[in-house]
Amino acid sequence: MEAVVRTTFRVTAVLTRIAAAHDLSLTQLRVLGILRDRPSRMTELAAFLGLDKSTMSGLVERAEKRGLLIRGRSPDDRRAVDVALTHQGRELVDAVQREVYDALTPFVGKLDAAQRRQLARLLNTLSA
Amino acid sequence: MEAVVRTTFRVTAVLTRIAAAHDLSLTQLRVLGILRDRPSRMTELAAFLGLDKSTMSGLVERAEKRGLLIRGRSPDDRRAVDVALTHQGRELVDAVQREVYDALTPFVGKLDAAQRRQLARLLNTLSA
DNA sequence: TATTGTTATACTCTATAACTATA
DNA sequence: TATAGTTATAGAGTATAACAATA
Repeated sequence: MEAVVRTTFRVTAVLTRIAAAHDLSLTQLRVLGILRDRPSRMTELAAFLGLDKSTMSGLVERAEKRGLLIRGRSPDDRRAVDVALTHQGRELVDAVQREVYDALTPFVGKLDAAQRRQLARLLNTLSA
Repeated sequence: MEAVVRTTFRVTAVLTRIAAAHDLSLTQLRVLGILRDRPSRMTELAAFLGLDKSTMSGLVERAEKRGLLIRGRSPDDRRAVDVALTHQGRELVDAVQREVYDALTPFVGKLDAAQRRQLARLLNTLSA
């Protein structure tokens, strides 16, 4: 339990540092990460991140100004706004992910292959 | 690797929610957590959290106003400021820790005792 | 000169409340 | 009426730069 919390802070520090090196907050990075899988609506993003919709408006607006994503009224429901990554946004999130994985490799590298599989299995059970 | 990052976000959400229920940010909670072990100086806190010293001034000032900690010039080095928990601060951080552990129990409870030991061992190796 | 900390400033993150537009 | 989103506002978190006090 204590080890879980300690590791959480440790990993968060890595993520925060790398995101900041690209002028991204951890939250902005997560927004890009969600959109990497598929476009989403504002409400969907807010729910996933546990943030208010007004907070999402600000986050998305700043990211849009930087050219990382685009938003537009949904044709299905004209109240709704669809948000999607731009090419630039996708490249940025891909680059950040590579850096994150590179940064975590020294840690994960302390485990042998069998231990890594074991850890993944345990964590998947945990956060299933 | 991916499981580590996902679990990190999951645990962070739990920590953030419980801290917020006590009007604490995650950072404030970490400040209290550090001071729980021992009093510290401003610079030490900032270094540990990876924050600028000016950021620490604000964090500590707000926590002091709430009566959670006290600060005072160090007798050893009169430039330095020692920060320590108040009784109220200690009770708060203890209460929050209990809630955090309670909230994580359902997750960790998905593992049997042997798996929990195994997980702790792997995470300790990881973030050693 | 170097270190410790605070303050002024500016920007981001965040929630609440009030609002508009659509369903 | 209810839902989706924006805007106005206020407060916290954050860093940079300039400063004061001490070493």
